[in-house]
Amino acid sequence: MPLQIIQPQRLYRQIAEQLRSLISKGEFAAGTRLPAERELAKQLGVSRPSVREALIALEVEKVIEVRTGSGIYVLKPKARQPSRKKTNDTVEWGPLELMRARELVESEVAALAARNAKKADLQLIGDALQQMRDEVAKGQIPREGDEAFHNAIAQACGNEVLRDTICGYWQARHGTLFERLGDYFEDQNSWDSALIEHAAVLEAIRAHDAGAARSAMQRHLKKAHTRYSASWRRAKPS
Amino acid sequence: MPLQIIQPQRLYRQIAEQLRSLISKGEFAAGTRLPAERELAKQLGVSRPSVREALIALEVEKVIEVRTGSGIYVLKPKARQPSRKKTNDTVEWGPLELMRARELVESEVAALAARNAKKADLQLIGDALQQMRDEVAKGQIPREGDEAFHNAIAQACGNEVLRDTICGYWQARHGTLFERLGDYFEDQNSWDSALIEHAAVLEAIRAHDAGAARSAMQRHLKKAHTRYSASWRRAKPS
DNA sequence: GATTATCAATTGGCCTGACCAATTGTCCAA
DNA sequence: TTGGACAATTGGTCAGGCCAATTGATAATC
Repeated sequence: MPLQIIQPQRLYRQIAEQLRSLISKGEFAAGTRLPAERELAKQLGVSRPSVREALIALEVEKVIEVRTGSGIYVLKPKARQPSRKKTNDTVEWGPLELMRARELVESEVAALAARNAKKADLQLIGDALQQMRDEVAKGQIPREGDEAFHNAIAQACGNEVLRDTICGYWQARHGTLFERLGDYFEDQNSWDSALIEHAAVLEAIRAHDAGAARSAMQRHLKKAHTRYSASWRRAKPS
Repeated sequence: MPLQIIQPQRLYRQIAEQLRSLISKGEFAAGTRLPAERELAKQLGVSRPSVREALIALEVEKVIEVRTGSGIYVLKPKARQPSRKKTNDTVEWGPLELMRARELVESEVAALAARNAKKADLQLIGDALQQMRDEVAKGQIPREGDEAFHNAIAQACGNEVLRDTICGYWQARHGTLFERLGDYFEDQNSWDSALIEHAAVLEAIRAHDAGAARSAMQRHLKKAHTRYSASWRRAKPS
């Protein structure tokens, strides 16, 4: 039984996560100024160096900009590489709609993966699951592990078209609509459940049981949809 | 005269840049340990907090990994994106692979359409089918009618993400690989069969019978796959 | 009155020094 | 050989301080 390695969450990451959440939630709009470092330190109950470290992390990720002597400013999320064409795939998909689509596509892909997965594929899926476990254990939001898991399954299905389709879905998650209402509102319990659901999917694929893999993935995404829409309502009580 | 905007390089950026350079230059190989923070501070002639800020910047960029009580380790540069193209419509998909993907996705979409189709949607699907009939009757290859039919169903399913996905699949058919080996090899009999299969799909959707719609679409695409691969072999007897 | 110079408060940039906690290697005892 | 205690090393965090850049208000000047 693979025990979860418990790792202390470093302070600057907690601070950065909280600030990022506040920004994405609209508490601090783009262009506005955040409280001063000293003020943040006081309000968060930490020292100024820790706040600075968090700010540097966010600065590297191009979430904020620090101007000497002036203050800390929220950047517009368009700092991404604007490489998309103006074809119809540039439209912004709604998060819940995307979840529904994934429910349909990815469950079938999981079934296909159960039939076609090679040993190396299983290894990759397992690695991704472990990475996600680690991230959750560290108290982080398992962004990378989650994406890696689903991508690994898409890879395992052996069909490049489907793989690209799912890759495109994940890429959409990095778009602006998700900037504010992304996974940030999922709490620890949600991720624990997601881990269990993921494990079930992996087991089914490992057993080459296509039907089980399909229903496991379907169940996972259905629940994820529920969790997601709950957090959506929580964040947008309008 | 546009003078060079001199912006004071913040210390942590200079340090990070220097370290990154040393790493990429092979001075510190992947997996090895960097000097301790205090040591780096002494050698660089800066304070430890500044070194820490630089390390956090590199950590966010996944260049290094900091392990409490142990040290600072150089990460393998595999953290980069797995060489995905951003615009998914630039990727060339194989025709047969695309058919398989459509089989999976479109059958589910048809089922969804059966549940959600409005009167207007049914009208559009019917129109597309009629257009295809006309084209076949004229001895043409029913390119437009065929595409319109599938797009109309995708539209009827009510999910924009799925609609765009299928749209993207059809767009791929206009790529170079399909120019020479496209539907051109399908003969008259094939199109007659396709018409019948299409009609079955429409009937199922009209009856709001999701299961029937799914299997009808699946049957259609499976047969299309067969016809397609047959013509492929005929065209490419290598 | 409009413009310009000045100044002080605010804010980030950086440093010193310190203490705590996790890790890791060492050495001794069973 | 094995197991554990111990100490050195290393990162994690904090407190407080000084300097430099920014900024807005005030005062001086035209």
